[in-house]
Amino acid sequence: MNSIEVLNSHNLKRTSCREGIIDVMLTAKEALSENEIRDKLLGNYDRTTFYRSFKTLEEHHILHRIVVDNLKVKYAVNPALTGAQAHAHFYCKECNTVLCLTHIPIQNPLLPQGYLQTETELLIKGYCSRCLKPNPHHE
Amino acid sequence: MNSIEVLNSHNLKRTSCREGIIDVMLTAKEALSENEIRDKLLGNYDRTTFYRSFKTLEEHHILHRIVVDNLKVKYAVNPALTGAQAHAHFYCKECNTVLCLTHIPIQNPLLPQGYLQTETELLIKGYCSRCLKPNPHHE
DNA sequence: TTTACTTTTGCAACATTGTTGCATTTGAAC
DNA sequence: GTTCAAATGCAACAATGTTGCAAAAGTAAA
Repeated sequence: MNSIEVLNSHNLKRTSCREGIIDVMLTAKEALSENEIRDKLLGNYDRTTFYRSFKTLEEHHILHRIVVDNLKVKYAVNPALTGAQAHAHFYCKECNTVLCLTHIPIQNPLLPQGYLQTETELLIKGYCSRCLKPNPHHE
Repeated sequence: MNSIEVLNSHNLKRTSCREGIIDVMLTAKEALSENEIRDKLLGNYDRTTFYRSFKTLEEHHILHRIVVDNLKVKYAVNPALTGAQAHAHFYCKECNTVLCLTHIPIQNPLLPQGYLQTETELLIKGYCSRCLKPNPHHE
């Protein structure tokens, strides 16, 4: 799957910004922030364009947004895009990386009567194995 | 339990800002944002003072912070203050209220080897019963 | 290929929350 | 009351979110 297929299948115009973001995200091994994505892109785009691109890609369920903390936002490819399940995320407070914990699925919560669930976020915070090692490689 | 007891038991100076925040939070039925707390306070405090008060109260595990979305932060009394367990939160996207779901405890996650968990957040988003009713009272 | 129209982009401006430095004020211990 | 550490208010700035509008780009049709 490539960015052209993704955009076409969602009836979205193929712009270099959108293609670049999707290409980066499809090969990313972890969730990336706006700036991390910008650094991996060839073109130079205005922040507003980025913002609107993310918004569009989110609305079409291509990317999903993980709010690690206030003012710390990461993006990842929506698991639904590849048929995967919603899952928990791990945030390392030392190296600021976000890992998808695909082995921890998100269960349907038992809500009070009359309540409707639309999304659930399960965020586990702590320190990853690399940062806990004697000689950690902090980024 | 009142604000004076809370501050004394944590060896914190009794300032009117801290007392006011704690008094508001002890009687709050739901998690409140910075502005919602400010509106319920008598005194007038600088944003920085608020920020530092919340930080101090969080560090002493008196309050805890619920990040609903980027730029949407709510505070609630730490369940540990009354011996309660960590629990999930429900966020209504219509009326912006955050409800503590004390009946949904947060379980210990099974992390990859070498990972250390320090906090876990389980946030369920959707619409509350009031907003789903035929004549909802939106705030 | 050129034209025409819709959508996207870049720029400017501003909102919210977080954060620090520093001088002044306040709390509380004596 | 005096004294000193801690908290406050103010100013300034950072990151992310958001909108309006004119210019540019994508796409479909002629």
